[in-house]
Amino acid sequence: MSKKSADGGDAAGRPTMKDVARRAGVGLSTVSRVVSGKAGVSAAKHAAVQGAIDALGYSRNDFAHTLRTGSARTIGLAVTKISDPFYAQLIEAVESRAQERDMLVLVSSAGDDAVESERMLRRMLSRRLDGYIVVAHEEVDLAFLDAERAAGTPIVFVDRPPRGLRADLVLVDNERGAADAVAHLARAGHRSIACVAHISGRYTSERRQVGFRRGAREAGLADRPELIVAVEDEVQTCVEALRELFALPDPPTALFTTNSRTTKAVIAALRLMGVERALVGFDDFELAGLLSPPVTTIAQDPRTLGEAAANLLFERVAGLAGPERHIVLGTRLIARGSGERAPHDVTGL
Amino acid sequence: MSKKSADGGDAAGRPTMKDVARRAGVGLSTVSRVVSGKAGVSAAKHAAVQGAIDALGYSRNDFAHTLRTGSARTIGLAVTKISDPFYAQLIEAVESRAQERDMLVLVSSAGDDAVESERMLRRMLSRRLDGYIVVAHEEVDLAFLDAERAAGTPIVFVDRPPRGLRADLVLVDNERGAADAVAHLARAGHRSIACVAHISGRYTSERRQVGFRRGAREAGLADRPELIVAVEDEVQTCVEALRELFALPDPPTALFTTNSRTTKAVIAALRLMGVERALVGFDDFELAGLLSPPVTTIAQDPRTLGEAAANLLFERVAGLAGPERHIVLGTRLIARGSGERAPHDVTGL
DNA sequence: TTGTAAGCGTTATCAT
DNA sequence: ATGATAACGCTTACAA
Repeated sequence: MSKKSADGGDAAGRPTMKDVARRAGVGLSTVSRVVSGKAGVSAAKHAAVQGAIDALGYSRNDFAHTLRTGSARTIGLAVTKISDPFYAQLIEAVESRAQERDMLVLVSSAGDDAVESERMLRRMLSRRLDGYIVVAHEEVDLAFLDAERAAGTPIVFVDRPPRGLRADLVLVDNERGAADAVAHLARAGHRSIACVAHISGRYTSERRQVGFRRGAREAGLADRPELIVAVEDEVQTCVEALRELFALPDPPTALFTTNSRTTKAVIAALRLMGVERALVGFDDFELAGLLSPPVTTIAQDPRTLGEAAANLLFERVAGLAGPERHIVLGTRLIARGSGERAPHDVTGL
Repeated sequence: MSKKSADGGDAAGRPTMKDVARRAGVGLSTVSRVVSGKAGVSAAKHAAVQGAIDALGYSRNDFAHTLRTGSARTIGLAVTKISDPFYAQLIEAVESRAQERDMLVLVSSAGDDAVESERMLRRMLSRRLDGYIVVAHEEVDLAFLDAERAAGTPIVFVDRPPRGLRADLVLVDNERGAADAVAHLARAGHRSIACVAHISGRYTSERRQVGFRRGAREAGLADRPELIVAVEDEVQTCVEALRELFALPDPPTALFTTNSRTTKAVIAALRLMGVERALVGFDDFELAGLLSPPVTTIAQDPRTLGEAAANLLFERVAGLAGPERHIVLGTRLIARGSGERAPHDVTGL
């Protein structure tokens, strides 16, 4: 009951190695050896220790263990928004890889605020985990991470390159994916294609816009900057943006959206306007195939992304040296009909 | 460079409090006081210490801190499937609440396997975190958690009651929600309503089936057990189940599904069969309003659930004693048209 | 106000 | 093979 009674235990009353040792009638180091699964313990003592452990319900204090050994058996994972299905899947993939190695994952949502995002990262870093996977906020100068990396902690960035830092990075070929989308639409006969670009996450948005223009060029379409509009992934903004696009001379018969949040917002906007248009969206999403018309997407698999990042991180944790690696994964076009719809099929407006 | 050089630092070369103390020309405890923001340090020494901290890039070793103080400033969160949008939102809510308290969250996916699930939990427990929020696998006897609770660690269960344990619990009124769904359909004139129940997560499925029957009774409908079928949330199984339902004498003109995964699978199945039916699904989901017809749902807000659980947990962490609490949250029917569709409107088949 | 010293529960070193 | 004993980096009496 009291804080320091003869029956041992830590502050919360949990048994410690000392208690186990006393009960088993052995020395502290023998218990440590058994608990850590090290060799060099006689069968008899081993049994005695194991018996005491079971009887006492002992389990090792991981903090003391970590303090001593330096390995937390934990990695940190920072994303911008946990509930975004894309990141949720990425998290799941990383967590599953970590589990295989008997490690745990500390996740955190950095959110949209740059200042908050930096505070988050610093908070995670002070935990001295074995490594970090981070989807960084683009406005935060991450140079402060260099101290951590200098201490030997590996950090792998995902989805976009870190600002102010050269580091391991895993992302998809945004340009190629976007160009593929345009090619798909052009193949269906579209000659006037608009790009509705998300405003958050500048890097991916810009890469995909570049890809969009490259795709247009490759398809022999005129370069028409007025066909590229930026929106917040919010329905009303999209309605306005679309109205302007449709009011253009030679208005777009097809749309390319640069991420799934925007794709969904654009679909909602089109519904609201009572319009139907051919549409290809970057990022696949659940139910894309159940909408009418089903939505063609450029899929980048968040699981694959997460696995690649985790694999690289664990290699680094295991001691892999060498220069930073940039892993670029391909995208996959999932044709579902919304893009094949020929220009003259288009109804409405 | 070497492991134990005169310039100090820990094994990884990071400066420790000792280094800061030496550089600032003060004692160890003064540094500790400054770092912990404690009062009783002269302005001069405070400045000296702060200067040394900045110069050295010192940050506190949280493991040592935790070992000493006993508080990890971290909670554990175990769910069955991180990528399920429902849990993803719950996680986000919990993480956000934790952030407010300067705490971090260790998440883990227990998965569908009972054995793996128990191992997961034990692994988290060995971390001695400040508290845990868990969506428990129903087949795991959680009596082993009692030792942890005896040590004073609060555990709050979410979504379903733990097996073999009396504990804090946060969930929704599953019965009432399901009954509401039936009432809504009955109000639209449906007299033959089927319940497509998910097979995973027995507890919620059963409560919602009970609610379904209660709703039918309250609406003055006959109790027809053959109208309740259990499915895996997989399209083909749903197709078969639906075929059987529709082959019944007096076949259902409306469907109630017991969770979102099942709702989606049933929608896909209906599409595949070229059939349309009035439908109300338990659990709201993204794009429910953009499907045709839009899907009416019984929404249980995962964020609210997560917040309630987090609030309760943090109260416990702060020392709240007293008997276990059961918090039951209400559900909300979101009418989107799919339920109002009158029986005679039904097309197809 | 400040510093010294004794732990926190482990693991690692070194005798035995 | 085994057991003292000294760290690990920090907090906290207790002295000064």
